[in-house]
Amino acid sequence: MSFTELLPLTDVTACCAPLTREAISADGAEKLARTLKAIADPARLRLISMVAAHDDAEACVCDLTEPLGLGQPTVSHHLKILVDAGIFTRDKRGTWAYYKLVPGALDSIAQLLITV
Amino acid sequence: MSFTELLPLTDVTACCAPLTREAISADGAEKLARTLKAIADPARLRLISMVAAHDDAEACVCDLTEPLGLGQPTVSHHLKILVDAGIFTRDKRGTWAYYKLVPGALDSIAQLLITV
DNA sequence: CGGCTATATCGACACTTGTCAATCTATCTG
DNA sequence: CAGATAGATTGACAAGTGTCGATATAGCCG
Repeated sequence: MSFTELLPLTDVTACCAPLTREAISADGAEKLARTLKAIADPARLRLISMVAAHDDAEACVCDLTEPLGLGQPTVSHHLKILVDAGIFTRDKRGTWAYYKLVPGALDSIAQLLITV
Repeated sequence: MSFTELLPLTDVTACCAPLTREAISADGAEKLARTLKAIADPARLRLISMVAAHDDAEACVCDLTEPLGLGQPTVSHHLKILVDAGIFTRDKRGTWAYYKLVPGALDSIAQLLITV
């Protein structure tokens, strides 16, 4: 996996240029693809869904490991990808790490896909 | 690549259950992930963008190969993935194959991502 | 028919990715 | 401090993916 650089979501969604409006640049395509790749995985989609549906819309790793049916290192791995992609925030409180959806992050991505 | 089965877009977008509304099923996550994976590639994002921006919103392989900077087999390969995912339609007229965006396909995907 | 042109398919190869077991780090608690 | 617990990191490995060159297929035209 290439975690060489973070994905500043603001770069991807930097306002108002839907994919189908005009030809996207090679650079823009690369950035958008990296963000979409972060979401395009069954485990990560379920993580997003589970965190959003959880109380207070946040959850710690221990809440997610068992219902997801994957090992703790694997879940940590997926969560890191989502944080790096700007989808989740990570908030360590005591021994636990709480993950939460970044407000508007998914919507920003969705905006780039709409055709109208 | 696994082209074992097509991705009926209607299954994925089968109405009204945004990702963050409630916990998604493992099966739903799998399907949505497959659709997103089809889009989550720089070359394919550019293909979508280029086709949408082209005259009549359709283009043949020969229109796309050179500006994309990839070989013809590779472009055909990517186009097949997009057709299988229900993003493009393929219309063979004479020697040429014309690809076109399926109306509403991207919007259906975007709908599943919105948080509101 | 025979050659030309546009696409598709196949086989191969390097690179990426998802997963796990083992280990490390940090924090809480006695 | 010692032990326990939550989570991150590392290393390894199988499976998946993007790309290409070579080849096959199919439609046009002389």
